[in-house]
Formats: sequence, structure tokens, C-alpha cells
Amino acid sequence: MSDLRETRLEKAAALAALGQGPYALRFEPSHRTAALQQDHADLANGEERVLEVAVAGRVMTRRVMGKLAFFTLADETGPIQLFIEKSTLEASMPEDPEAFAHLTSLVDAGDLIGVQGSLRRTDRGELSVKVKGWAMLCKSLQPLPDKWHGLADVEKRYRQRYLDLIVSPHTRETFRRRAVAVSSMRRWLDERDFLEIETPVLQSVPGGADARPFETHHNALDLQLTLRIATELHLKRLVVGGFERVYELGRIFRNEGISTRHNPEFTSVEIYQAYADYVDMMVLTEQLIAHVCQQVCGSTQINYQGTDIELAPPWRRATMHELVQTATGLDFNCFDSREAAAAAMRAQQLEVPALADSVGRLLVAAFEQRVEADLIQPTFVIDYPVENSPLARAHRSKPGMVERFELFIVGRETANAFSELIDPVDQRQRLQAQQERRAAGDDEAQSVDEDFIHALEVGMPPTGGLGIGIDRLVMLLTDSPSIRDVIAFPLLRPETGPGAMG
RNA sequence: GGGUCGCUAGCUCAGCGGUAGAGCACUCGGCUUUUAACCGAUUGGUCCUGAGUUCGAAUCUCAGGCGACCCA
Repeated sequence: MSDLRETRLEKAAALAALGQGPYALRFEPSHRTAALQQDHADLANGEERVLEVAVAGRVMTRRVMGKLAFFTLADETGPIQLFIEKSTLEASMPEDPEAFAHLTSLVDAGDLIGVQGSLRRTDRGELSVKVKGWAMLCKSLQPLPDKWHGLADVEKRYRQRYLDLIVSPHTRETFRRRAVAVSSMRRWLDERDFLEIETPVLQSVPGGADARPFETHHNALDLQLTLRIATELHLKRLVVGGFERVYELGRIFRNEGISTRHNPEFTSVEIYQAYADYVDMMVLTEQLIAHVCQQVCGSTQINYQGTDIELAPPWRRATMHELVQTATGLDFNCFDSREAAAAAMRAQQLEVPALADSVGRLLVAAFEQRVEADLIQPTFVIDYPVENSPLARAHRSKPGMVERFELFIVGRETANAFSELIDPVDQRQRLQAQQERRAAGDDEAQSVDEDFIHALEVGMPPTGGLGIGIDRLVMLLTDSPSIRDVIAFPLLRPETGPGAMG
């Protein structure tokens, strides 16, 4: 390992002695490789094209055979072969009579080089740059991952993502798609007069979701602060302030476990539209996600882990009550006590969580156990019990319920929306009930944010609000099984011990 | 938090109670149509850690560490 590094440092010194860097200031490529591959697809085997090109990239493989060598050079768009002939190279580089020996002995796989030459398709049909000049751009001191197996160690893929990106075109494509998803989402919202306004990450009262926050401290004010667990309460303050369409797409932090669907920091977009309700938000959700899917995948029909998914609107809408009744035979409207519901659930071999202290919470428990995982095609699950939704408005016609939906795709919660609660008296009671649960030991329960209540007392228009988990959406659009596949640098335990990489 | 599996050369892995192995990579030599190039040679090890069983442990047992997958 360190032998390889020593050898490469020696080669770097040899290059420096030849006036070749090894860390060049700049290089001007004339083309990217994918464009060359595409534009010269018609070049016949063994033919050469009268065209001088300059390309830059990383040397991926080397095959040296006497007085002829083949390298593959990859730029961001992909690979192209270098056809390196001793006689040609040395005839066009009179300043270095050993140009071929230098190129083949001082350039290793992993180095970044620039080459210039003409285009030639080899007898075996590989489009190549026939090299007439070369320059070292950056000497690499570390080996590339195994050229055949790649980065087989999953952990190393996340820990050293740069290596994963170098050797895995699929990983590059995933992050390219993520960028397209985010930018097309912003553009769609901007075109509809939504304003993106940034709200604080550092908060003294975390709110807007049931989750444990990360804690931190501001020295100058000697103030305990938490990282935000949602953007909801500040975006609503902006609606109170008169912005009728606002959103924020950004990072959220929740102090919880790590799984294939959870990373402690993740990205959400929250969208608020004044004078709208949750039915309007359903339409907005399906339009927005279908649009993003079209932009990213070129179609609204996609395949996720072997299952075909159709994202063209309209999507199925079903109440939580109906879904649970269909799946379990239990009609939760009929239960007049928690015990009655619990007994009926046990009769169906459903687990009855001790923390679920009401019929509504049991309904949610039954939903999670028997329905959620089977909601493969996009489905709006509508009308939730009030107990679990302290920021959603009471249902217009169903007592004990709120106007809320969650969007499920491939069995995963992907979006959450309400007709927002704008009654400050009701809101205070709901948050106080949460605070009591908190005092009783539920550390995911919410607290009372007095300034937020004050804002509601100033008056907020009827508003529809929506949150979408960007990471889970990107997983869907990139066919990724784990959230770690769509986060460039997912949280990992730091490496310790003598081999630690920092 | 529970279960299953894994940890041996830089990488991918074999070895499962008796001298530590292969392929690739690296280094050196050869080679003008290769693309996992090929041919030859040389390098390269805290077998995750600790304790135990044994004449003898990479191998068996126990504990711990780290990771992957599944479940909650």
C-alpha cells in the first residue's frame, strides 16, 4: 500500500524533472468523450478522421504492448480509448524523444491526464484518440478500486464516495437524476408563483413534527438550540405575513436511528398555499411528482425493484377507515372504546401497542400493520384521527378526524399534507395535549411554540400544506433500494483505530 | 433492540485442527490491434481483538469490536 504510494511519488518527481507538473494549472478539452462517441459512430473500423481533438480525464485501464499501448480515459460523460503508437507520438513530440516510454511508465491507472490527437477507430471497432501529445494533469497517489470487482465493500462505497463515483457510472447517474429532480421541482413551483424562503435551521423550540431533535449550543447568547425537525411552523408564519405561496426545499435533522429508509439528516420540501385545502394539495402533489418523474425518467411509467409503477394522475384516493376495513374486516367507526377496538384487533392477530391509548391511535396501528406495505401504486390515504395530527384542521364532516392525507408509493410514506389548522384556540389545546404526552415520557411529542400561536392569533388564511420526502422520492425515481444510495455522504460511524481515514 | 451472515495479502476470495494459498493489483523483463490484454519473474500477512480448549488454533468454544441483510 505505502509501496505503491512511494512509487507514485517517485514517478511524480520524475515527471517534475521533465517539466511535467505533476499538478497542472489548466487544460482545455475540445470535446467530451460521450459527444465524440456519438458524433463519430459512423467511423469505420481501421479508419481515421481528420480532426484534432483534446480530451481530459482519468486513466481507468492501461494495456501496454511493446511499442503500442491502449489506455482508457474517462471524463464525466464516460470513457474513450487512447491509441498510443510509439512512432506517431514521438514524431509529434520532438521535444521529448522518450515520450512513449514516459507516457507508459510514468502514467498509472487513476492519474488525470490530457491528450491531444486525431480520431481513429481500431480494427476491433473501438473509437480511439490516436495520441500525438499528452500532459499530466494530476498524479494519483492511491490505487483505483479493483478494475473487475469495483467497490464490492458497501461501506466503502459510502465512506469513500469519490471512489464509488469514479468506478460506478450507475452512482453518477443516480446523483445526476437527484439534481434534475430537485431543480425541476423548484422550477415547477417557481413557475406557479411559489416563493422559496429560507427559514432557520437553529431553533429554540423545535416543532412541526413528532421527532427528537439534535441539540446544540450558541456560545455568545449562551443559548440551547436544536436543529430543525421540520420547516412547517416558520413557513406558516410567512403565510400569516402575507406570502400566499411559499415553500422551502432543504435539510431536516431528526435524532433517530439509521435504516434503509432513514438518515438523520434528509431533505424535504414543504409547500404552503393560501386559500387551498388538502384536496387542492392532492392535485398539486400528483401534478408535481408526475412532472418531476417525467423530467427525470422521461416517462411517468417507472420500474422500482422489479415492480411497475404508474405515476400519471389521477391517483387512487381512499380513507384510512376503508383501507383498514378492507384489509382486516374491522370497522373502526363502530368502536366506542379503546378496549373494544383492542379486543377486536387481538381477535385478528393484530398487535396492540401499549402507547396507542385511543381508538384513533389503534386505527393507525392497524393501518401500519396490515395496509401500508401493500400500497404499491401511488395512493392518497385520507382522513386521519386527530390524536396523531396536532397541526391539521378538524375534518369538515367527520368528528374525531382531521383533514390530512399521506401519500404512499411502494409501501412507503412519501408525502404528508393537511388542510392546516388555523384556529389559534384549537391549536393551543392540541399542542398542550402534546406537551402533556411529552411530560408523560413521549419524547417525540411536540411542545407549545407560543410565538407560533401568537402568529395564528394575528390571523392565517385557510391554507393547504404539503411535505414531500425528497430522498424517498429520489429512491423511487432512481430505483435505489436504500436511502444511502441517494445521499452522497450518508451518516456513518466515524472510523477509529490505526487504519482510520479521518 | 432481536435474528442471520461476514471479517485471511492493496482488492476479490479459497483454506475449516498439522509449514499461510490463488487470481488480480504493485515492481521488473518481453511484446505494434488490445479492451478483465497476454507470457515470464519477484514482492507482499497482527488470518478483526481478547480469553479459553488442545502437544498444536486462521480453523473449535466464549466474550468483545466493526459491517451487511432481515425483523421491530
